[in-house]
Amino acid sequence: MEDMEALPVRFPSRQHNHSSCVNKLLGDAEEECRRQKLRFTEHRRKVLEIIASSHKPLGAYDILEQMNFSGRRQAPVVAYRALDFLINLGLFHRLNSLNAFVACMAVGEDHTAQFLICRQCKNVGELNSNRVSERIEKDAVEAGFQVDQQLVEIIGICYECAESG
Amino acid sequence: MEDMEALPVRFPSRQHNHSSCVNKLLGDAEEECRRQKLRFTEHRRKVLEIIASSHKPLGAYDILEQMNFSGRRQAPVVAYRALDFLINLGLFHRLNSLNAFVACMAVGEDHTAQFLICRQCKNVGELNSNRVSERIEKDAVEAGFQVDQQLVEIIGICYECAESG
DNA sequence: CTTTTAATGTAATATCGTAACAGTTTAACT
DNA sequence: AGTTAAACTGTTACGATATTACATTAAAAG
Repeated sequence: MEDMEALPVRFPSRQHNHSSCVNKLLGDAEEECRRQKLRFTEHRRKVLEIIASSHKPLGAYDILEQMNFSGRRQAPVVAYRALDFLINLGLFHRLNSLNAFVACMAVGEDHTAQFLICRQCKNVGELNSNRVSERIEKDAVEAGFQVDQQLVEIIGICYECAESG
Repeated sequence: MEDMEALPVRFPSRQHNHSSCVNKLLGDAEEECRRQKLRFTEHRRKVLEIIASSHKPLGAYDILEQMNFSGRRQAPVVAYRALDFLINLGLFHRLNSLNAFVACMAVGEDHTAQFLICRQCKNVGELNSNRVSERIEKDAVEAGFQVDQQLVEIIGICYECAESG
């Protein structure tokens, strides 16, 4: 008998309102920083706003371009530092197949991130199926391998792109 | 009831003899090139030998360094061209999380490559579990996503490293 | 109010990967 | 064989991604 729990489907729809994502993430970031006594600085807030305003993955240099507060161009390391920080906080993910970053859609929900990358609209969702991560864990253990981290990126076509041809 | 088929465990052991890997891959390459009327040139043979002599992933520039036949340093594009060719032939894989390349351990066996990356000895094996790929496929479809390609990289500790502490 | 830790500014450089284009080799076809 | 088309190579230049190092400043902890 198969496990029938519902999957937490997370793919951004077209009429999706980004500002609520931004606000949610900002709240989570502030709370988490308070809890861990870390500083939620200007750069970090800015990077968070930039990423959370899009469900398309952004490269570090794309982000950098949008960080010109004062007309002044920042050094790459500025973006990378903020990104590292936010990834460690569990607010962002890095997509290895794209060298790019997206906001987490399931902050706080302890999950193995499994990404759904639409190669048409470029949006990225999260599958986050426990069945998948457990299957990987079991089969790896059976093969004598002790798993620390799973990186799963699934490339294809999202339902909206499939419908609209 | 669960699917009980045995997994094809593929992780290189320490007393593993690389020369048989090289020979097997060379044979596969030559056969496949004959079949597809492609040319198995000097560069391609050399890159294949370099990669197949190690189960540790190598970066394109590592490979390049070992390509100095004539003392002459090759341009990066030379390595990338040969790598692309061999990947298209199904003889190599690219590991996104490492920007590196490994020889395929299951040439011709139509599989979704799932990599086991030991973060201690740096060797890379392949899990290639149909149960995993089917689980991913099913759950993605259930989430309304049409899968074209799966990228699965599993990071942890291999059995030999676990045993030897 | 001083000590320590965290974060920033800045420059330089390392690493990874591709574009463009001219020239050469090989295979296929009269 | 001679011609043509396709695949492959050589070479230069460049683009894209990411890190190191070190001096300075800001904030928190004692």
